[in-house]
Parts: sequence; C-alpha cells; structure tokens
Amino acid sequence: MPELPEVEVTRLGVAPHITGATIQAIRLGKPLRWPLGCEPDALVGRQVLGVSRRGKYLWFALGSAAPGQSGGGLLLHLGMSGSLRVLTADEAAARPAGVHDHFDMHTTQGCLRLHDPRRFGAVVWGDDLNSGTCAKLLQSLGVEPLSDDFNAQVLHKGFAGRRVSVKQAVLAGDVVVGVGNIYASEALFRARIHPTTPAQRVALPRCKRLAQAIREILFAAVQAGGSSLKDFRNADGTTGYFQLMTAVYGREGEPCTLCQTPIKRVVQGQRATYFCPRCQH
DNA sequence: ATGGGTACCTGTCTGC
DNA sequence: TGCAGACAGGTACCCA
Repeated sequence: MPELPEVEVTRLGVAPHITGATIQAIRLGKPLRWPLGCEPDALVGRQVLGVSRRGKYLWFALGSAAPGQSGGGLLLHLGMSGSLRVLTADEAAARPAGVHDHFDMHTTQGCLRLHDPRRFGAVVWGDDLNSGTCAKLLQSLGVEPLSDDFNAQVLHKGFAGRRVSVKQAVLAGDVVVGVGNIYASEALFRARIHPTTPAQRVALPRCKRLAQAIREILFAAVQAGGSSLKDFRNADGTTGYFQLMTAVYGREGEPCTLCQTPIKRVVQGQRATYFCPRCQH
C-alpha cells in the first residue's frame, strides 16, 4: 500500500512520540516477510534514538542496552498493507493486539504497533544499515527523489541501456526509490511521457520533466499527509493515505483532465498503468 | 546484466 | 445471498 509519501508521513507521525523512549517489551504476532533476526528480549532496555527513512524503509536507531554493546536498530517495511500507530500505554492495555497486529513495541512512551493484514511487511534487526540483512535489502536502492541528489541526469543515466518501459524502470527502485505504482502513473502523466516508452529512449529534456514531476507529486503527497499529522498518535493508521487526488490512476474510461480523452489502462509487468493516450507520447 | 515470471498472504470487490 | 475468481499501492528470487 504505502509509497514513499505514506512512509515519510508515517515517520513524521511516529518519530516525535517514540524518540527517546526505552523499549520495555516486544510482542510478535504471525510471521512477517522476514524474521526479526534476534531474540525480542534482546531489545528490551534499549532506547530509540531516532527514526530515519531510506526509500520505503524506516530505520529505528537504537541505543545500546549495556556499555560497550553496539546500538543497532530495526529496519521496518510496511509492505503493501502495513501501517504504524502509536498507542498510549492505556490504549494498548484497552486494545490488545488484533489478528493483524504482528509487531508491538511497548516502550516508556507508549506502544508502537504494526498492523499488516497481508504480512508483506517486515521488521528486521540489524547492527547497522551497512551490514547483514539490512545492507542486502538496501544495496540496490536508487537515489532519494526528495533529496538534492535527484535530477534529470540521475534518471537519464539510470535509464541508459534499459529496454524495459520507462514505467517499469521508474517502479524498479534502482534508479529512483519510493515511486510506487500509483505515483509512477501520475508522474508520467504530469511529465506527458507515454508509459510504454522504452526507458533508454527517454532523452534528457524529458528526463528533466519526469524528475520534476516525481518531485512535485511526492512533495504534494507528503504535504497532504502531513497536514493531518497532529493527532497521529490516535489516528487509525491510515493517516495521510488517499489524500492526493489522482489524475489518471484508477480512472480508466474517465475523461483526461487536460484534453477529455478517455484514460486508458494497460498492464505492464503484471501491474496496472493508467495514462492519457493523447497527452502522453 | 537484463528482463520476465513467480511467490509471499489476505481483504475486498465483481460477476455469475 | 453465496461463492469463485480477480485484483490490490511491494519486492526478492529464480530462470532464460
């Protein structure tokens, strides 16, 4: 479910409530995509130092539980259906974990709960981001689209030699991270690039439009989600989702907002793509 | 190296 | 109403 904006909104919502807290207990539900990689009790007593994001992954940096011990942290992915919320201790006591709550981190500042019906998400322990499972998961990630490092050249260079469609190349995550299926369609529409164009044939000027479109759309989505962050602690976990109106995604047959031509739907790499056959070439 | 397909799991929607 | 089947916003892995 979540693409980069939802993950970033989640980070912004969770971080203030959990930073500085000390872990008191971990409760695991059904198995997630990957095992935790450590004994849950090994996390007790550690302090949450902060929450950062890499692509669609969140990294909860932890302090050491004993002098001389490495801090490490937890790498969390929401998968397709995951959401995080922070409950007060009273709320956590009143609302015990449900069938789809597969990770509860009880702390001195409340309970961080992962709700993930489809269990494509994961929480993985790691010494740091540069070793072990974490490094493996992050190794082929592309540039952060909201960073200063992201520009037309990054796309152009990343697309070079790739015959897959530009839509699939954007989605692959090894050129630019965080652009999921919805925002890939939306960005290509905004950049007026036909989604089936081979990636290697997207020249620099169009890469420039696409880079700008990706930035604008992701920024707008984060802002839309961010506007409802005030009560994140008590939110239902879907805070920030669906805030951005789509121009093409899920609108097959509806008139294009620019030219009234019916929006088309095609399948690329088993994923639905929506586009305007007239505006995008 | 690239690209295509499959797999993971379950809730929701669609059509008979 | 009941039920089978399609579909869903992610990503690792296998194979050609």
